[in-house]
Amino acid sequence: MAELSDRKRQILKVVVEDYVRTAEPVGSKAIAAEMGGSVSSATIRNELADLTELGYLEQPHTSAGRMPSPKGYRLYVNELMEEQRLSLAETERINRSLQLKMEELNRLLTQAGRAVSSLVRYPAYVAAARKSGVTARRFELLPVDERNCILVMMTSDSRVKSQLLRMQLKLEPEQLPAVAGLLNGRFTGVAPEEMSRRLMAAAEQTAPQQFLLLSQAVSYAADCLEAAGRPEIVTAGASRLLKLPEFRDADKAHELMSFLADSKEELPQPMHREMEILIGPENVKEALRDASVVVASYDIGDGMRGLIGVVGPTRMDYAAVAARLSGFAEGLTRLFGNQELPPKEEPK
Amino acid sequence: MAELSDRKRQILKVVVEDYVRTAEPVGSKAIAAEMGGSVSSATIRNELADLTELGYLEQPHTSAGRMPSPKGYRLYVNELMEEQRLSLAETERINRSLQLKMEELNRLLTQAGRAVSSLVRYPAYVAAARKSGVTARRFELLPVDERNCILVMMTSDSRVKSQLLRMQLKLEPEQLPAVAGLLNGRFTGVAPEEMSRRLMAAAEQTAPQQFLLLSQAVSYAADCLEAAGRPEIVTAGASRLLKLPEFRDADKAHELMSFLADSKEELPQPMHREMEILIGPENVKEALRDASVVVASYDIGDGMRGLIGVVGPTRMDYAAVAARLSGFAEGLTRLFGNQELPPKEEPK
DNA sequence: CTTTAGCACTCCTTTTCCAAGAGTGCTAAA
DNA sequence: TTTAGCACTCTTGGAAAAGGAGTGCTAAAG
Repeated sequence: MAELSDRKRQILKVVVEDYVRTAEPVGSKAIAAEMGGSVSSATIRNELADLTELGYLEQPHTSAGRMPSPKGYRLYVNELMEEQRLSLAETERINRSLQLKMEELNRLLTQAGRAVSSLVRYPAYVAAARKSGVTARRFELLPVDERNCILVMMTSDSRVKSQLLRMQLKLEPEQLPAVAGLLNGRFTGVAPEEMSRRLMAAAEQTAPQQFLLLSQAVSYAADCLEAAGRPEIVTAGASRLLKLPEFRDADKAHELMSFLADSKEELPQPMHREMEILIGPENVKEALRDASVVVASYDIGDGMRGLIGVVGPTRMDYAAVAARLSGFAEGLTRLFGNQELPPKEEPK
Repeated sequence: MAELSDRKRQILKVVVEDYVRTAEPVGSKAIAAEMGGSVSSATIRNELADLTELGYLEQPHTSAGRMPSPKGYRLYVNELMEEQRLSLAETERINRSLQLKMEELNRLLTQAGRAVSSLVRYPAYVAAARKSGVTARRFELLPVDERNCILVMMTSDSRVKSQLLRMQLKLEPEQLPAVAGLLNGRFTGVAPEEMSRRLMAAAEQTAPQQFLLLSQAVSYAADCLEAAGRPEIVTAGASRLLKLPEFRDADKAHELMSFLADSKEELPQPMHREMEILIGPENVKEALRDASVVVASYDIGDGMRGLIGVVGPTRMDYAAVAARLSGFAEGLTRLFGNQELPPKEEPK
């Protein structure tokens, strides 16, 4: 793969940027004009032929303009694309959209997804990578009345879940500490599957009334811990696809949209780098094969990372999307950072 | 509005059902055939002319077949439609799809939505009507370490929320009961807005370290209670719209899909009857004007009702959708009923 | 009075054809 | 190596034509 001449590279850049803007194949004349008339369209045509030969450009048919191939986009993204600086106003806007009370994680993700999507005008997705291997750290049972009590569980990653438990059998309040003791003694620090096993084991050694409550508590806890392992992904703005000319065809749109709705889990989740761009066929998933994905990761704390990504046509404004996504990623990192700060700024 | 002759009614019925199946205007010949050849197509034509005159049918243009007008659908739904019995297999399937562990309410709704949508092949939405006027019934503060404690709140509708609170100032464990006492004494049984007011009032009378914690707790509690008042609505299967001929037009599809995504709260939520059918222009919301909505309500317990609905083209198979929806509504009612049963089947 | 066959007529849909336009690839000259 | 010129290709849009489905009306039959 030989080096491309400077002029070829510039031409490729113009083609990509023009095509991104107009969604129409771009012709030699337009390119010549855009390059300031320093060369004629005929020269451009020669170069275009070369670039096509080399696989950077494609032609829908003879006598149409050229459009970038995935390989062309790739070169553009890797070498030609200029880092886009966000305007102050836009940075502002990103930060404002993150300035919400940190309610439930879920709501935050939804918000962030919507904000990204509306900013870049493509569908977006957000994931808070959750740690697998989360275990229970401590249990607490609070009496309510003789038939109900509240289970509180604190997890190894310092989150809290609680649930009202209805007891089949009346239980004296005095018995609660005993059950709580069992929970704390045998069910902390272990994986959900192991919890079920230990529950079996405890069956014989425990008084029946206590065991009934114990098993309710354990199965709720196991459910929660397991759910904490599954990453939660939310998507937003999927219907924006319909505004794009490449998805005017209802079948294409349907394929991608139902993928976004039903198989979010399979959206690219590369954690290696700050930002990853997957162009068309570089995607493994069939449904994404003629779409592109730009995804950035952000820091959640605890060395954990979340993801925030955008799905669009291969003809995507990569520079703009990338800039905005990293803006968001920074914002989110800061947000989570602040959350963690208080307990750390101790040495005053 | 005079009575329609039996034959006219039958013809209308045939037109609706044919049109629902094929999405093509139906002609006199087809109708004659479907009615068993007892009358000729010419007769049918006369009747069709009458029905059109009366506003039950429409013609896209002079020499096309007829299709039902909203008024026609309405008559069909009110009088002509036969209650469709679900096959055993289908009832089975509905119940199976609801046979999941009652995890979080949210997950249940999502599941139910998907199940409905896949069964009727139209987009669906589900809402668990939440009670407004929920208040806190009891608070509990559990110590974790000197900087953290857990707030547990039990609400007036017997649900439990909890949250880890990080304290800006170190607080001796002995002080927690005092704060908990304040919470239970002044912040139970009142609306969120009132809570903030009382928090103000408490500012002066409380030790600063305690107040800091108190205000964190109160604002979290107020947020939760307020969120409990907002009904949560989930949609599913929106992309199915794209499979329907009436939404091949990307603009139309976009309008409705973004409505479903961004304005779910404005989907019809009539609570009056078991089931409600809104046909085309009967919908108030602009975006639903050329769609139809079928919505059923189910019993959550506490005299509260939830909703489960389907959105589709005016040309919807009302009979099939209605049957399946009421199947689901029953299933959900039973599900919630069972949940409530244990504490009630007391007198054994 | 109702039903039916027959037929002219309307209007949509599809196909076909043509002209225009955009853009290329090649050649030959600068 | 670049450029002008030109023939050629292929799409696009529109007009015209052919085909078809279905109606509405009329007149006759039940």
